[in-house]
Amino acid sequence: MTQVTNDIAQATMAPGSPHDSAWRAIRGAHQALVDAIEHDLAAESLPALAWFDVLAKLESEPAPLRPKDMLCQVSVTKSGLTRLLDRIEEAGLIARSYCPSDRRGTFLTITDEGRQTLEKMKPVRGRVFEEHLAGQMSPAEAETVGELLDRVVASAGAELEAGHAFDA
Amino acid sequence: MTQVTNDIAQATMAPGSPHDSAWRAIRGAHQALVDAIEHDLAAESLPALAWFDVLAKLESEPAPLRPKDMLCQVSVTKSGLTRLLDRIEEAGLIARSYCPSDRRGTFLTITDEGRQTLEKMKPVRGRVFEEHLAGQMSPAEAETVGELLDRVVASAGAELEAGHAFDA
DNA sequence: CAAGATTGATATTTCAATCTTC
DNA sequence: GAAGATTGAAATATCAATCTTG
Repeated sequence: MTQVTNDIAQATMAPGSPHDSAWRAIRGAHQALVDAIEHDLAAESLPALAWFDVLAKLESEPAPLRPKDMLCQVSVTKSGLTRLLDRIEEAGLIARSYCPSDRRGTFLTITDEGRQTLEKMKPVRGRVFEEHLAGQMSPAEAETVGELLDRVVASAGAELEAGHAFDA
Repeated sequence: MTQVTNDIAQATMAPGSPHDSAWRAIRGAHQALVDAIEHDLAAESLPALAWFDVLAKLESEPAPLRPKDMLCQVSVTKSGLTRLLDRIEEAGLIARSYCPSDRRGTFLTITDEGRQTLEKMKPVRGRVFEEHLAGQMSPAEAETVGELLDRVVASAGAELEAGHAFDA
């Protein structure tokens, strides 16, 4: 960040500027969608969104996964993930086993009960998207949002990796 | 939610669909930006984003605010906000006083030290936006993102109010 | 009784330290 | 020593109950 770009930031990031509005909209949309999903899941006595993330990731991958492979999907720290997995395992939705090739690692697999729960969660989550995303913008507009925001993800994601080690 | 829209959801919300991609992008961008801001604030020994939200809200409003007026800005529960305000007050950045007109309420005001801290936080937050938002899309594109996602906020926000009372 | 705010008990998250294996 | 995962201690967030005032 040079002095010049900093000055630009001062100019463009004033309240009400396009990029400031975009930030508020991103934050608001994220919060609104998460709240709606959590609300509807709770209404059907289903687990929270974080559990969905874990179960969906496990279902999507053919090979057994280790906890570290999930750290990018589930936004928690390493130890937070350990405890999250503890609770999901306690509920019988996943199982832990030992990794034969690298015995430092743990293998995670989804159980039948986990699959059943996941299938119940999918339509709840889907209905929220249907109503608040698909109902509010065309597929083309959604695609635009996706492409523009993926640039942000790429930019900020690269930044973090370039920085120093995390969690450590 | 009719049966028809539910079927549409099944069809359009498949992994890789435009609306599904939009959701992942929203979530990813939000997380990436929050992480970047928190990281940079911590690097300068400044308070977290939640504190910024409180301080910025107090600075922006001329009249003294009560805790309940902040519940929409700061995404915590009522009691979570009480404790958050406890810590910020403990740090000397805000002050609580009694509301003369309605003595159930509490008035919140930002202190001089709070204003100073807020001014130090603004450029940190601004630099993240400059780099990862303004640097990745034009003002027009940012405006598009803002308008499209504000529809989501309006849609999901209306839904929650229409539902039953919250926190209660 | 309802609204605004707080508190006690509890649950979840994080940080730092630890343990095991590479 | 570094990587992967876990654990104890501490911070933070939530739920339900409480207190005070309208």
